[in-house]
Amino acid sequence: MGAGGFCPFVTQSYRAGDELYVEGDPVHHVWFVKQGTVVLSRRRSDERGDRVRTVRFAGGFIGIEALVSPVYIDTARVASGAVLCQAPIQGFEQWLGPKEMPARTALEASVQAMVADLPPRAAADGSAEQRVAEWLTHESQNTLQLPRRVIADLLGMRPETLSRALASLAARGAIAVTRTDLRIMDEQQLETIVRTG
Amino acid sequence: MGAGGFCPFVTQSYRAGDELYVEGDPVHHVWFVKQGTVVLSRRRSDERGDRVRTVRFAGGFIGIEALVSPVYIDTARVASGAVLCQAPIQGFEQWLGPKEMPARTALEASVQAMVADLPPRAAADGSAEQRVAEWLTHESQNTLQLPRRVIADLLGMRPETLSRALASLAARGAIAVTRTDLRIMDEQQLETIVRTG
DNA sequence: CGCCCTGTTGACAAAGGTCAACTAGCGTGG
DNA sequence: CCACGCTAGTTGACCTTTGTCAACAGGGCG
Repeated sequence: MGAGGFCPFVTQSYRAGDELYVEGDPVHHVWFVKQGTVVLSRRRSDERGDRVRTVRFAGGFIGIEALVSPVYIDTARVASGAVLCQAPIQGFEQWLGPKEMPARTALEASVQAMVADLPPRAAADGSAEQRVAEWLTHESQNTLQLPRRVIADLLGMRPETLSRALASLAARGAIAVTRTDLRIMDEQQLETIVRTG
Repeated sequence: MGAGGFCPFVTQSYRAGDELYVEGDPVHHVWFVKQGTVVLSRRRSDERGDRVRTVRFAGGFIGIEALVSPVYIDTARVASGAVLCQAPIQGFEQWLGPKEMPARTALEASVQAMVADLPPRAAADGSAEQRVAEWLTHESQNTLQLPRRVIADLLGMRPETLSRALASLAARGAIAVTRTDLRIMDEQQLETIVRTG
């Protein structure tokens, strides 16, 4: 029961394979898992089908990225028979209570962090060069000034491999690197490299 | 300001390299980042130093796993000069408001999911066999019945590689596998394999 | 000015991905 | 109820990628 004792959730049964939403869809609902398992997967950078990212069990929320993102960040599929409670975003937000409430602030920060952590970091997907290109296009702004050794960790590779990948991207003219500087020269080409290698 | 208008946070400046807490420490405080960057890292399974997992910027919370875990799940270090607000757990919980509040429920579920998602999945760390061993010891209970292809995704490897890793673990007597069944025979040995390969 | 640390480059080894062939369950339809 | 065919999983051979180890170079700081 939320503020004012109203509950926006509707309980419903699902069958294995049912798709709640697809990555990139505009957000519309949030679910709570009462029973069963829901599998969350994300597209591979090179469009060779999905890759399961994680699994949610009873007690978990699905699609909670709706709080901070205009679109869903994964595709959600019911793994086996499941019982879920569904609420439209607006009802969900109302249920949560006022935006200024501390718990809600913390929730949004936490979800924001979850969303931000995902994209390229999640796990090895694509070659080192592709991962570096993705990082450069999508989230290098904040992390560009961090030591290379740290960047390498974030991207799940060795410093040597990062160094080689950067050198290769530089050779292709997509970026300009020195050991103290890193500038993007051709965003377009980086995008291409992310997709095709 | 939390319930009753009280604020448990104390603002403080930190210098690059300052350590807020170490992975495994009993939780004691939660921080909010006002300015600067904090780096979160986790031990490698084979104890060869840390690996940076993610980075938090202004607006993020640090150590929020305190809500659902008795110990910190990473080591937090200030990357460059930073201004943080620190609150003891108890004050933080009080600030959040009553446990039954929807926003708080959602927050805890979200943090719980964050914590659960991390351990072995985070990124390639250790050999395929080590990652499988870790998965078997720490979180196979819930996911054991999922298709192998999904498990492979979660562990960041190909189904073929998972199959080989399982075969190898079976050859060493740590588990028993058929294509429909999977049982742990020697938990002890699995733990050893996680650490030493 | 020199030392130290971080990052770069090269040569090599090994882990895992890829492709292909094969097998065991399982469901479906005759 | 059995046989067939489909799919998930396994195994083998090969090859690419990345990790490893070592040597080296550039920058920053004392």
